[in-house]
Amino acid sequence: AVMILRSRFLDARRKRRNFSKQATEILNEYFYSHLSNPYPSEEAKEELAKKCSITVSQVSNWFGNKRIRYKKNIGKFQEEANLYAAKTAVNAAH
Amino acid sequence: DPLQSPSSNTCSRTTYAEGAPWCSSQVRIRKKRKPYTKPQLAELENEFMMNEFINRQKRKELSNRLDLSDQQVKIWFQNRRMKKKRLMMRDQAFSAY
DNA sequence: GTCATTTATCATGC
DNA sequence: GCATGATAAATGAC
Repeated sequence: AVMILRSRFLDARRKRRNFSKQATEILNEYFYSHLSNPYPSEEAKEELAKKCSITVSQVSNWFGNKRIRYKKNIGKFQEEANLYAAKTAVNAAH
Repeated sequence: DPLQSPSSNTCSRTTYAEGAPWCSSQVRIRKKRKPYTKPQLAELENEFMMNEFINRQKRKELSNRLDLSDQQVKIWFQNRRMKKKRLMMRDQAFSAY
């Protein structure tokens, strides 16, 4: 039983699961509020990982995928960008 | 060598480009990533089992046999060592439970 | 040499 | 059927 869990843990690719809504929210907030330089430091990654309840490797994967997919088709993410830009603006006002 | 340029710089033309300079042209021409075949990987993995660090001699004969460049074999071993480290870290993380 | 990346591809979720 | 997370080639910093 332990070995089965272990093998599933080791082969994360085969058992991919989407992140929680809150986790994606946190990651997107960071991404769009650092759009000029969306490269979180190691410390920032650890903090994001803790907040999102995921590993630092998963944070790195998320930012890697986000950066490439964003720049490949900015238009597709424009609505999302505006959404989080407004959100951070509201947060800053408070 | 068939090279491919990052033709679409959709990024630098948009209004968001100014706020995202990281997005602008990745500069250099990059070789397209081509997955290796199953036999190629089998031999590479087998050699990696023998020794994780390959010398020039074996690297040359391997690259000839597998129809890969010397550099590709070198890079594969580097990436393979990183993969091993990742798996070991993951295994260790699991063992904590 | 390591290692954080970029990019394409893979495997899965829905 | 694409969106998404993880992995496999390839590059570059150091």
